[in-house]
Amino acid sequence: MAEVPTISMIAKRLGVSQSTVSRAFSKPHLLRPETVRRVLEAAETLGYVPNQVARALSTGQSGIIALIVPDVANPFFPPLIRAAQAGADQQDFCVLLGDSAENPDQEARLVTRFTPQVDGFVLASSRLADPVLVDHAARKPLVLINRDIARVPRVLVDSHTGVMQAVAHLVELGHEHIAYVGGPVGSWSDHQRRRAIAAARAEHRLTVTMLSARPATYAGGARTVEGLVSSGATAAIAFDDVVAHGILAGLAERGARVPEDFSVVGCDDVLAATTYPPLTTVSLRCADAGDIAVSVLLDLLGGRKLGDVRYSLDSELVVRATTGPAKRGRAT
Amino acid sequence: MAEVPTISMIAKRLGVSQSTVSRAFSKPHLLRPETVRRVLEAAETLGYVPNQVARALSTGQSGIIALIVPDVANPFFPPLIRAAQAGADQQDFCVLLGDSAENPDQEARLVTRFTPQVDGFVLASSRLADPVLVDHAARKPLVLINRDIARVPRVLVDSHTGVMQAVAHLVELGHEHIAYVGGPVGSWSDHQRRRAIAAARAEHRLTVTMLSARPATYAGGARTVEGLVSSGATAAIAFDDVVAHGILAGLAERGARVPEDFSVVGCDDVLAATTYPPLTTVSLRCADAGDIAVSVLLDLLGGRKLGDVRYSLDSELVVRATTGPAKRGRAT
DNA sequence: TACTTACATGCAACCGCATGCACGATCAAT
DNA sequence: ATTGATCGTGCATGCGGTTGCATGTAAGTA
Repeated sequence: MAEVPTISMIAKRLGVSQSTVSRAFSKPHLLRPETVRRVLEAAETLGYVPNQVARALSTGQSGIIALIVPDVANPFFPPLIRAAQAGADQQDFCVLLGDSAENPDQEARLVTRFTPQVDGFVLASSRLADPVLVDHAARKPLVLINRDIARVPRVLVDSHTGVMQAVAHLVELGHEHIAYVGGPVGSWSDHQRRRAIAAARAEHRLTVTMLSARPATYAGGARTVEGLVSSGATAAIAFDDVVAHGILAGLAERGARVPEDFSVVGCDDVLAATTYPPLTTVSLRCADAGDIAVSVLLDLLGGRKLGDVRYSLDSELVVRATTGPAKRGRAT
Repeated sequence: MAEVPTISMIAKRLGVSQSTVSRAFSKPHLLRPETVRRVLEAAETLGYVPNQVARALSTGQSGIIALIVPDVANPFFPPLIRAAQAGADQQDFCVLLGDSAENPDQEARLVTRFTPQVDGFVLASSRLADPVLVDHAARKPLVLINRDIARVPRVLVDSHTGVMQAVAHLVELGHEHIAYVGGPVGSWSDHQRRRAIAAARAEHRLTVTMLSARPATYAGGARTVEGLVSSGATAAIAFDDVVAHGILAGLAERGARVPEDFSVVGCDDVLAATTYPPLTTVSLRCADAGDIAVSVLLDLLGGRKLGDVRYSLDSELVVRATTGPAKRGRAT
């Protein structure tokens, strides 16, 4: 493998100093256009490309941002990741991806390990404690997704509106007893959805049963069905689409038809958009969250002072085929 | 923002030289265990982490590998990405993620941009031309996933066995005319599945209709249903689970029941594992592919000479609920 | 005891680029 | 013509580690 050309090789070849070559790339306006041209030309013929690593060491800017998520394979994140990467790429930044496996210690490890080599962080659904996050935000630009901490820039994928709409939709269909099948403990999203359910209950005349899928997966969702049915509810709003599908499976196993006997509403709308049966679900702007988080982070890196940043991305119910009129009497 | 601790701060604090601190991390066997302990302890309390960028500059090794996929949000990739990241992390490598948006030019751009700052590449389902890949492989360690190019290290997620099993399964159920609903043109996976179908046809007495979902998505899958049904086939094997779900949707729209009227087999088993109805599908080892690709790459970086590396990960059919006995006469 | 030997540590020179400062040249204004 | 700006470029230093070599020290040998 041939020698990689460096700045000094070009400098020598042209009889100028290294600084001149360097400036030709980073601050061309300081040089005579003619000089810039000569340098670039020489660089071209030698196949020179500025070494990002060296540049990073001397400027302290790596051009890399870190994105840490609890689980890459959770359907909520891929669109977010993709959008984040695209947004970063557009401004010539690269994305270092970390998967914390839902584990705070692992997440802390990743943050520590990434810190010296990235310009900033996007932490999605962080499992870290508030003070820890505040602390990190103090030493390195940091944007949170789905964590609401004052004075730390954050983007919230707000399911409130959508969940309220879901409840209203079910009430309209005649449901008088619904259940919420929650997700991971300590999850900001779950907490938020519970509050939305509570708010909705106050507005309508209905009974609400609060349950939890443990774990918040397909299998966990299926397992809640027993409690779901025995509670007397005729409809369920699930923490996310995966849990909703689990509920669908559990229901089918008991011979209950959807939506004739029981209605199911999901949350996320990423799985729901590409699976059959078409799931009625709360559509979340998860891709937008990634995009916005990155753009806020890059603004921060650009030195813009932004005050207390708090984006809240609204949601909406998408009615498809898993909700229908309440059945008289109990399901099953 | 607090000062980030450097090697020299620890050195001063302990009254040792920078070299000693450096070696405590990179070559601890050269130091007295007691010294190593002291250094690590001091590092711990100061929160020191070796700066990878500086290390990269002097060693020429960044500790970063690039992983480029055509579409992060395609269900096939997230498990692969997660496994790759975990594998890299385990050996203290970070993963720079790129999404090429199925676009060869974009992929080429990413490769160029990443090249100076990564130690090697994993390219999953690359859309680049063979010679281009061979070329890149010559200048930087590179492992391919789902591209079979001689002398370039590669990991193939082999659906052959699983597809053969799927056909056999359908034949056993009495199907005499099946269809394959293919995916993206130029896709190695699609090509491979077509060959498996052809091979299977030779072994059984059956009619096969070859179709394509354009694009290879949920909607594209749904659109193929018309051709599917009019072809006279009673079962379909889809390029992937997403297309399979699309077919499910298209079938339902025409009032065809699954599996009573029509059988559907997917491919991937990532979506299928978390959705209802339980899809009969060819289970692929996509996570293993990520894991293995990274470990091969790291072996390469470790200087091991491996010869012509070609991993082929076998697949198997997982029978669930979308396949059943052939219906006499035509569907619908 | 003197001398080798192996081991533990320090010194200093990089790695490739960025950048503050100094310097000479050019040019306008007085 | 002299002076003060302005502009283009070079010099030298530093970013935070790594590493070959030198040095010092303790253990081993005769």
